[in-house]
Amino acid sequence: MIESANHDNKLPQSFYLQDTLSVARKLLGKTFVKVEKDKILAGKIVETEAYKGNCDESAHSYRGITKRNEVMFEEGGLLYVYFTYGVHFCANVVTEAKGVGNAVLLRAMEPVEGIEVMSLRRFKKKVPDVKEKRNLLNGPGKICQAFGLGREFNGFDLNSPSLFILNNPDIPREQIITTTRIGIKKSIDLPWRFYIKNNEFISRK
DNA sequence: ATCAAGATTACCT
DNA sequence: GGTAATCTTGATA
Repeated sequence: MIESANHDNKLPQSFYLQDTLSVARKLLGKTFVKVEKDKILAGKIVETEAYKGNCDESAHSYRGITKRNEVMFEEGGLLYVYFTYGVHFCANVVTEAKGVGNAVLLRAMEPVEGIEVMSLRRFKKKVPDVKEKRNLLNGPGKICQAFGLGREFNGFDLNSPSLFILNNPDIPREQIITTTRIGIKKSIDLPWRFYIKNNEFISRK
């Protein structure tokens, strides 16, 4: 199934140029893939959050372009990776046109492939038990640790041989839960968090 | 130059 | 439910 990825299954750059809230919803159910030396890592995206620079005080881009957030202002289709709390990285998909400053945070995934590698990075063991498997990718910092996404992936093109997202069918609207976002102190009422209903790999209810 | 806050997580009671 | 870990950034002087 991932093998078919290398054909024509990747999301094209035009996907990321759409409205940010649409991208956040449509990313649900898609498969995020990173190809390393001899290993393929993959996860199904089950939870996202939208951040918009022009009207969202919690977006890094709200106060304009800086060295840290400059990738957010590039044309959609890049990865925006930032370091936070002195400990963790978080990965976003940059959306819309150059200069806009919007992105979608990848908050949780369901492990699909490369579980041994991801489990080694997360838990220092090859085979996770059931509880650990649920805990593998259910948070933005956990995703970056498991996939090995650090500073060097800030600005990375999501339409490259080693990093891309597969174009699976959209999740039907009635299976998408919309809520307010997690872990922010400003613009807390915006309903810009999306996740797949009844999915056990969500970061939290 | 200084400093508070941060799109989090793991581990504690 | 509480909080330590750990460091970079952006705001203010």
